[in-house]
Amino acid sequence: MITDARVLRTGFVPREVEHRDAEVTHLTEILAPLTDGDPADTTLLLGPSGVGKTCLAKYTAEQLRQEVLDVEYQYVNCWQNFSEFRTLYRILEGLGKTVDIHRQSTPRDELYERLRQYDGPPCVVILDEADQLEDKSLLYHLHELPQFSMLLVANRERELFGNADERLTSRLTGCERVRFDRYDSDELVSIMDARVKSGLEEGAIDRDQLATIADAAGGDARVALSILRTAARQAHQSYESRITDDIVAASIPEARAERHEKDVDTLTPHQRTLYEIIEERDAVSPSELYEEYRDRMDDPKTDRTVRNYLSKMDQYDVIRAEGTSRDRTYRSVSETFENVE
DNA sequence: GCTCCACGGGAAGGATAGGCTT
DNA sequence: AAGCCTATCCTTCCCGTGGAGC
Repeated sequence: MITDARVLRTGFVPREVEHRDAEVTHLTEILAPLTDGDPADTTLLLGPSGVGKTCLAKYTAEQLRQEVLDVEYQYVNCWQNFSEFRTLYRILEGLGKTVDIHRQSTPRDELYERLRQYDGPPCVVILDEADQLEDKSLLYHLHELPQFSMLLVANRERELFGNADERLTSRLTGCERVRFDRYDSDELVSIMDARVKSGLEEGAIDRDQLATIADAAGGDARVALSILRTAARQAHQSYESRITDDIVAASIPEARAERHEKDVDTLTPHQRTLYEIIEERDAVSPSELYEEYRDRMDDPKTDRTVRNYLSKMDQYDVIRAEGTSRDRTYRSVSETFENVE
């Protein structure tokens, strides 16, 4: 059934990118100076999730490296490495310069110094989910270093510059931008089809079924591929020789539930208590939530800390925060699952 | 309009952990 | 081996802002 599981996994970069010719060309042109050893401009890759921003950034950087041997690239997901320190650390790690840096007790300035002194081949730094960086001054500092060319991946420019200072904003307003639109259904089908051809047995799934998945994914390739992956695994586990319509239908909510469950698993005990309260009540007002939380915990955190938790959980899509002011309510997302369908 | 609730930025202090010195 | 030092990360406190509801 499954001949190559890798191609269905998230983060897999295919040999050929589909339906993004214009964007590939654009980005390749931007990075072209690197082939002569000159620095390339800092570039923003903007668009909703699952439209191929990350994939294309990696793809283009990889192409470049194959073409010009003397180029490095380093990928950092700022969602997981949201502090300045961690992001810097990851970049250095990729360059193999962290041997004698020990997690604690190495000042941030020292990390910058290492980068400044880096004299290897020019390096493309891909900062994925760059809007998640807590301290945007990192962007400013990296922008100053000619050895490093930054590709900043984010949903919206507004979020990226949200709490950034003037210096950075003015420095980056003039930089290159590559914008991405949602895929339409046909495009998603052919993206999935390419993966199916190299990852599943012949005839494991037909085009109509892929179209069903594409429709459910709402233009998001990541969602589409995760449904496909869930379906393939399901068929594999029940010894089916092909993916049935029933499996496809079941995989659509299943894929979403799986992701949700995974996110819930990462919560700390305090966050989980908050999550449970919200789940039980479907919707709850902030003051009510704080109070209930304090009742349930022996060592409750302050309201301010709880707000930090809640905003994180909202960003992770574990819960949903609605309203900006006195109308704020926290509600469970599992309830909105059904409303969306 | 005015009030009040809630949010979230920022500074300060605490917890934690590893390196360095003695 | 123990104790000091210094870094990050987390939590708390203080407070300005803003919007909904009256």
